[in-house]
Amino acid sequence: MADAEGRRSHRAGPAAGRVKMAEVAQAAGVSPASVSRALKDPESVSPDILARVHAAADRLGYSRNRIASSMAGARTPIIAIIVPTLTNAFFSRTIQSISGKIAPLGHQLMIGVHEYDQAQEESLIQSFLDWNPMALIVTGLHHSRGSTALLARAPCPVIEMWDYDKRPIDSVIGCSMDVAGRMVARHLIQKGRRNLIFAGHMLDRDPRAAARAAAFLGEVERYPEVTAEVLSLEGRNADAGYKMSEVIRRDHPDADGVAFSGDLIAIGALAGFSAMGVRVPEDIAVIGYGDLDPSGFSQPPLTTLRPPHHEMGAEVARHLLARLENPDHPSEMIDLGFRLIERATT
Amino acid sequence: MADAEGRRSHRAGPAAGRVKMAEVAQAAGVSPASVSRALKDPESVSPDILARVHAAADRLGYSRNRIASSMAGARTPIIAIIVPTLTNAFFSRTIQSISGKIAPLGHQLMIGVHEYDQAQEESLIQSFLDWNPMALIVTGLHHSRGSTALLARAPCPVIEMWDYDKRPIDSVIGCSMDVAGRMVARHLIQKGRRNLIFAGHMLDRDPRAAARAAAFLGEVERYPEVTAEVLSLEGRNADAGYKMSEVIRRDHPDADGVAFSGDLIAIGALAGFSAMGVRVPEDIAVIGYGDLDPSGFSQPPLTTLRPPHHEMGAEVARHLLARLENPDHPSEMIDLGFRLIERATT
DNA sequence: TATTTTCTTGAAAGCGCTTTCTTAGATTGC
DNA sequence: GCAATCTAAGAAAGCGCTTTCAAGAAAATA
Repeated sequence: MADAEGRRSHRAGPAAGRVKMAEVAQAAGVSPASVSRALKDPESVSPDILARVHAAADRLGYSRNRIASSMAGARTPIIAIIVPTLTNAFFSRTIQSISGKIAPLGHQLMIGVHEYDQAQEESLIQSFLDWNPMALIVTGLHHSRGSTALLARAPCPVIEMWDYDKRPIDSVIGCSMDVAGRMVARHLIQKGRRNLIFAGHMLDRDPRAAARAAAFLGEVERYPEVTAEVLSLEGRNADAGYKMSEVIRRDHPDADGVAFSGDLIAIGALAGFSAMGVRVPEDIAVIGYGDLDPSGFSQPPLTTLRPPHHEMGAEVARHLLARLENPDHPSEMIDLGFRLIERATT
Repeated sequence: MADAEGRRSHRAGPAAGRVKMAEVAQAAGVSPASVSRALKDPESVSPDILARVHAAADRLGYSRNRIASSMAGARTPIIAIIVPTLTNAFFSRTIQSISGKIAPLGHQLMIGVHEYDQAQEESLIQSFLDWNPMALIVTGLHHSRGSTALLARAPCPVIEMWDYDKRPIDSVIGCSMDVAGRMVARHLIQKGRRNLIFAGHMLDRDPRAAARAAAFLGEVERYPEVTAEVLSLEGRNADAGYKMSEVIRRDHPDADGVAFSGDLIAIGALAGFSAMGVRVPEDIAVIGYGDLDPSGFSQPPLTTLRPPHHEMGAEVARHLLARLENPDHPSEMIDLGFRLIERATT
């Protein structure tokens, strides 16, 4: 019999060989319960035990198995966050800022990327929920029916970020795509432009960009003398913007103002216009969206709408922490607004 | 007695109220063991049971508690990844690419950001290990002593990425910083430049940038007629680059070639030179590092060294999957190399 | 000194699954 | 037709912690 010859490992997993709490308890001459208490709530234990436990734990190189800990306790210190992409500085910056705030508190960030695919988003939500996270952060207010249902009955706070217009499931922290689209249109119109274009990428998949385009059109309708059209292109980087400028030049030669759905495209387009000898802003005004790092250093420097980059992460983290600390903390709806950064392209 | 009046919840956690496997088993009229088998290894049960279990699970809206599952089984389907920042497109792109490959297999990505702080990196490694991840991916080959020790005895594959020179702890997939620094120096020298500058940011904290700077200097030493100096500045975006150009102009008026440690700084500097009337590349040649999205669209388009952006994520994911599938899969050392993208600034 | 109250500590019962181990039933061989 | 072999399903033992509960010791009150 295997048992007769001592301990027999049930099976060998990654945890095999790790020091466990019982060993620390034995080494310290106390019960496992005391080790648990000493490690998690030092106040609740006598100084003598505290010292012995720490000594033993240090000597043995013990560190708590989070899985077991989550299993036994009711809470899993995981914050799940779902974004469309990490390629966009908006989201990666937000995540970084959240991460910086919660890591010191012992929470872990679990990240999911759905690449603007609603079905993928839904399956991410599902699998994240299976981890019993302490909170779930998703991007935007538009989700599939399934996702919405899942989020609605999630047993933890749900924060929707980077949007504002629709009613949230729980909390929403972001900025209004409708306002964004209108601000951009109004700016171009104020600059005297009359033949406008909204040039976006993947408007069929990115609901927030689509909402901005719709609002852009909606705003223009209030000015009978102004026309506007929405163009959508493939890809979503500076290359695509370059090509876009050629399309605009060719198919819309009388356009005198373009709003791009992102700064990177705008920067590519600026290079394209320059190569074709189209003068910006004399011949055509250009406005972007995002105010990315390089946007102020394009030639000419790009006018753009700056979403609340920094506030976003900070506010989400703040709200998150408040709700984790106090389960009765109410949901919130926070509109962080925009700032129009006027530089040389309009 | 509470027990007398039926089930009593030990305590109410986030999992409270969730359907559990036992309920599915009861609804399907089978044992919990069969439910577990039906869900995880459909082949191992009869079609009849399989069908009943699935029907019951669907009806009850059951989904497996991953924490409990990880606790009971030996494996936790978590891939932990630690990067210095998410703000840098290198890392966020790599993460996105890994995420895309592993999510369909049911693994979760846990992300940690240490912001170029070794102590923080160490504590991230420690806490990630506490989750029993299936693999740990870290950035670079330079870690604190503590981190190195932790990684060396990690019970899972450890992949170091985005570097190559030093000996890895386990596997390394990346590109050589030494090669990068030398390629950049050589390019400038080949273009006839003799008074070189390596302008970096946070060289004291970013060991990879520091390694490139050192290699740059090392290469220059082989050319007696060439001089070189390393400058380090605060911040790390286009703004800083703009200011840097002024510093270079003022303190090193005879410099005729600059290598920036990142494209964003280079782009800022390009704007700065242009504003000061310094002609690029006539008066001074500029080369960047990174080949970011906007780099090809600066004015003039930036010459830069392109690290293996895309291959990096793909290779890490491939290697990861191979090792997860087959625990005996050997460690690998993969050097992905660079490509010099010559555009107009040199 | 006797009695109540407070504080520490240990024993033990799970948390919700997975995985042996075991047994009952179906299949096959001689 | 009965023993030997195989298969499918259930029983039960944990995985490593946390937390309740109970008991004993110490402190406070009478």
